[in-house]
Amino acid sequence: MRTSQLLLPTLREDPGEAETVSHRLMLRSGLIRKVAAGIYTYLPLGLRIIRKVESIIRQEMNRAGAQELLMPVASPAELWRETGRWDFYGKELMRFKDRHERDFCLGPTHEEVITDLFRREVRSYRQLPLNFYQIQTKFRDEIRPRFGLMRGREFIMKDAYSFDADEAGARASYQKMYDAYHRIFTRCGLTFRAVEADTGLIGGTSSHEFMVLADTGEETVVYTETGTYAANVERAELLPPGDDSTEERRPLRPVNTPNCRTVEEVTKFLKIDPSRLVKTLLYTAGDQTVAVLVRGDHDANEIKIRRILGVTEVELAGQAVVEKLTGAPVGFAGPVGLKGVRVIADHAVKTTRNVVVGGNQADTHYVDANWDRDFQVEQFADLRNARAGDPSPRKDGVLKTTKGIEVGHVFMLGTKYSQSMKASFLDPSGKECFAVMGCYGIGVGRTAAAAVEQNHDDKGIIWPFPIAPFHVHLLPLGESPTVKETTSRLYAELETADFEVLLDDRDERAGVKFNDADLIGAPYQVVVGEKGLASGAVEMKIRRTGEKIKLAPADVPGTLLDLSRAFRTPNA
RNA sequence: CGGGGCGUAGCGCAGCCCGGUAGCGCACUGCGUUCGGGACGCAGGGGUCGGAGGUUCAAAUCCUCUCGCCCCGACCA
Repeated sequence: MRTSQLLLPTLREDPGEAETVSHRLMLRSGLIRKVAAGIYTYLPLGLRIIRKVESIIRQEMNRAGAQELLMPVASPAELWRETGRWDFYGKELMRFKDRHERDFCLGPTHEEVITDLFRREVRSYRQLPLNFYQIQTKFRDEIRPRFGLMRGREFIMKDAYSFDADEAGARASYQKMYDAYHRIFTRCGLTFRAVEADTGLIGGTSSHEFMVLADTGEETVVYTETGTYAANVERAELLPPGDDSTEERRPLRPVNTPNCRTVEEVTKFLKIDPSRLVKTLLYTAGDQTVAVLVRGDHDANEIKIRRILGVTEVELAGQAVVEKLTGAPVGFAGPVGLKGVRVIADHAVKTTRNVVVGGNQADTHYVDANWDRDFQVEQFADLRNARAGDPSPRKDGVLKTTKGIEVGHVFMLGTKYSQSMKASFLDPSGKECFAVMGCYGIGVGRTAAAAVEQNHDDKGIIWPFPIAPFHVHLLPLGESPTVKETTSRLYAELETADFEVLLDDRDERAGVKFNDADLIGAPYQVVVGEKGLASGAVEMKIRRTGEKIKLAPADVPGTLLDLSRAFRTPNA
């Protein structure tokens, strides 16, 4: 491909709208352009990358025995009403009406549609297992789209759905996808980690997220050094700590804490460590209000709270509710003498003696409160976020934290969808059974963006060979006949050798070409200039290392074949 | 949805407080010189200052409303 035939609008300056590395570089290198918040056009170069990622996914899905199909973007509300998700999915589901006022949505995911297909077309256990996948545009009206392709409202996703006759079969299907995901992300040149995760809106029994490790990641991952445990913080379980405190229980007493509302204010005022304070968080879930007690140095985990309460949504109570229940302004809620609400507490509250709690009265706290004496707790549970230094739930050491980008997610769904939609088959004994399902997603654009996050320097992107838009960037300098002749011969030879070559045939100065080449990030650059040719050489630069090699033009294809061999044999 | 910020030429920005001829850099067009890490000279083109309403002799600037976008929090591939 010649630059002159390609819309490749590189930018010299960082666009104001972009903050993160991948967003900035994808805009600057002319891969994407924004149409609306979270909605992008893939320019020719960007689309090449998307297609590369897709093709790796396609190969590995096919290899794992999944079959490709394509479902519609638009789907009728009836299917979604069957599973209850027409209401449950909320505002994130993009809805519209057709000319007959019938409700439709733009698919954010396709469990309903695929399960509908299954129940219509599959009758017998003999047809199982089945695994279908598609690569398709999804719509989710995200609360906050951001970071370019990282979190869009319209995005390309590979989604796969497995159907098995039983749990064991489903586990095997899950494992196949899990293994395929490992191969996919490895081939995309990513450093990643599979972690235990929450199942969120998709539901199901268990799941793993594939996290690309990057500082700009939106997710926090906890893991142990030994590598036997890794989980999303929102999921990571914490075991109840042992109670080895020998501290004497001191008598409860109220103290005056003028204007001290936050943990920081109270602990500073009383000159105590935040771990000696227990905060009382009032959550509303539907029409009930619950007091959740968490130590001052810990963060409450709403997912865990939702799970304990068996509800799908909790929200911190508003000022009015707090004042009504505690009789005090926000900031002074406490469990002592608190009436009319369930009180649940994190495990750590149980083993901490003589704590500070809110006094349910303005400017008042209690010190030396003890749960077994001064207030009632209905249930102790794991209600907080794990943090670095906490013991691993596998008892294999201490947790560490890192940031990650979720590029893939695999779920064991069980029979959640097959039951609600009556997707059944007959087993060998003629009994009707519900299919046991799994579902498996990969964000295609997000994978590309994650690759940029992990592979760049201050000059631009450094594409991993398998997903690079071009393998070789050919840079002729000047217009002399020898340069032109050598360039076109190299171009032809490299294409013959199966390299994708981008030829910068613009009439630009050397510096402009070099800088654009570094920005665009093809793994190899070949510079053809008169200076080099005078001594019979062209110069090859390896983008990642910056290493420059002088070569006779005839040796270029062979050398590049040697250098890239490892990346060209995908199944190695 | 709550909190913060921004909309002025294709891009990055100044001008706005204190109303008075719309500016800078890059990019773009033409000519010339230059040509291995973002050249230089000369001459050009391009903006209803996000939109609507108001105040005023006069509005990019002040006021009201609105739309869009970015960043921080609750969702997710």
